[in-house]
Amino acid sequence: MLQDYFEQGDTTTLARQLLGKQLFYHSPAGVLSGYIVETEAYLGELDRAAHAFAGHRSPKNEALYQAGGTIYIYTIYGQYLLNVSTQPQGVPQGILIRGLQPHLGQAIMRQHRPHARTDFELTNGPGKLMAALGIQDLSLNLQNYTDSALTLNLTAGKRPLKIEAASRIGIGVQGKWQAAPLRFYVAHNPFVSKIPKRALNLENYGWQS
DNA sequence: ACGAAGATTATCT
DNA sequence: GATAATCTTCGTG
Repeated sequence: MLQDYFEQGDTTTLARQLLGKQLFYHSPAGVLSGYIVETEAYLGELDRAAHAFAGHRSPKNEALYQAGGTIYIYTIYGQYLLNVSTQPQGVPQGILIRGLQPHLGQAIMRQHRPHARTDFELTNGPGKLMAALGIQDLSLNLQNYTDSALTLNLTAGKRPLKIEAASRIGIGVQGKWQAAPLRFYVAHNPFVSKIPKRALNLENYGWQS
């Protein structure tokens, strides 16, 4: 069961395991899907960079406090960002999904992001992938990945040849929580945000065959 | 009604 | 790498 999956492991391990898993969105325009290629773990009350740091709780981050597998969507600078709540109800940890390799419905994603210069730029960032999916409101927030129009397939997907760990992006803190290697991505995959061009592998995109 | 916050993006150098 | 533009949500009055 999906809830158990997100409540049993530690959040850092779950963030790594999410790489290669398939995300589906049953959108009004048709089924859209992609493989997760980049994630970040946020470790709750102790994590200075987390929305739930020091137990901060409000309607905005309520989803983090709910059961594992709850959808957490919030906005920043007008962008919508997608997360999975981890750990049982009351433990406010989660995983941000930062990069997606399109699988089904790429043409529709292109319609949602007509100005993307390349197909890689359709979904190589947390705000970009939500725009590509066409999710531009909070109606899925606090729902879960089992019942709603957004689902995760945890039993199929691709296997990364190599997983890179790095510090998280865009967090406004200094010190150990800034430096902590809690960002994970599929090495050499072109849908990872801010990856150098020279690091790309356009033959296999970083997946096992 | 207003203001602040903010896990970004696009577009430069 | 730096910078400006960005806009929704929520807390306060």
